[in-house]
Amino acid sequence: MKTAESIIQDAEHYCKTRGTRLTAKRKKILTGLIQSDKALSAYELIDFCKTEYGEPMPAMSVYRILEFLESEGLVHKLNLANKYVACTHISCDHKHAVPQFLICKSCSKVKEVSINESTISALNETVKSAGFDLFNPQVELNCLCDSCIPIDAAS
Amino acid sequence: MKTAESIIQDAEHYCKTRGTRLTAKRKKILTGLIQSDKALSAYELIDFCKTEYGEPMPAMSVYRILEFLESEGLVHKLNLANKYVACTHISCDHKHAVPQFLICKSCSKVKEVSINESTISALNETVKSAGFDLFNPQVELNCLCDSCIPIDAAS
DNA sequence: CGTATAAATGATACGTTGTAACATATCTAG
DNA sequence: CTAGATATGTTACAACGTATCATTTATACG
Repeated sequence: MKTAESIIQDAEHYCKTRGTRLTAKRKKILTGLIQSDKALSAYELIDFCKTEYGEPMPAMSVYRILEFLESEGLVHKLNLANKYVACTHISCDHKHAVPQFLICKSCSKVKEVSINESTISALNETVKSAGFDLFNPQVELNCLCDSCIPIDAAS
Repeated sequence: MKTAESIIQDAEHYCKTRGTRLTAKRKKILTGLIQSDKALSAYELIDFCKTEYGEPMPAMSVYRILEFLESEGLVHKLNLANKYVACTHISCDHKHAVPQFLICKSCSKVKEVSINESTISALNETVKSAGFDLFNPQVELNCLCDSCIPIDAAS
């Protein structure tokens, strides 16, 4: 388990190779997401900056920074929840496939998994035969995490 | 192709069997969704009621009505787009499986498809082995529809 | 080094989306 | 016809997101 700090360093290096800059503000937002065990909304990140750094962060900035981080592949936007998570592969050479997310409907905990290739291509087939084009193969599933599953839900 | 009117009648009958009521307002919202060839947001439905019926429809009512229609299985909420569509199976005995949606990112056109059973169970396996529980197996995919696919996107 | 240019952030104001809380109307059962 | 449940209206506001323009900070280049 790498520390948030070292992940940030990796991210910074990664940005350098791409000719972009991981500024101080951007680091703060990314740190918030890395440290969190669940997906955070833009306004939750504003709160985080306020309490963690005592620094008021305008909403506009947060949205801009999230857009940047997303374009770098450092964070993922979860459309189901309208929240953001840090990519879990920042420090591993960054050659991973399309991410798939299991999102806990109750507590926003998120698991980034790899759905196997054949499932993806099956989805893709369905889409193609409907005359559509898969724009973003990211799959997000509405789940309950282990600690939010009701006890009486014995399967 | 059934008329919107006859679908509404089927829906009304369906509600009666469930001991619920498809009121005039609810019919108007449902009609808007049935007539639309794309998903509509709550506020687009407000506009629809205004222009189609000259009737101002409070946001509160629209949200309540959408919630009702969803609980009856007459409309589906698309979380990806934050919009709503009428169920395409209102008139067919209503015994269909979990819906899967292909949503055009560009124009909100929606295709309700059946993803085959084995794909669903494969997703379910992935979820289970991650210690999560699939709360809502509805899959929504970010697509481009046939008419929004750029011409130069020859595959 | 200083300056032009681009990149990033700040600040204000506003538009959109969604809901809480309470009032009123309408339906249905007895 | 009346009580209780169901459905809708009204107001006010909270949460979310962005357009616009001003300001600051970094980078390149003479």
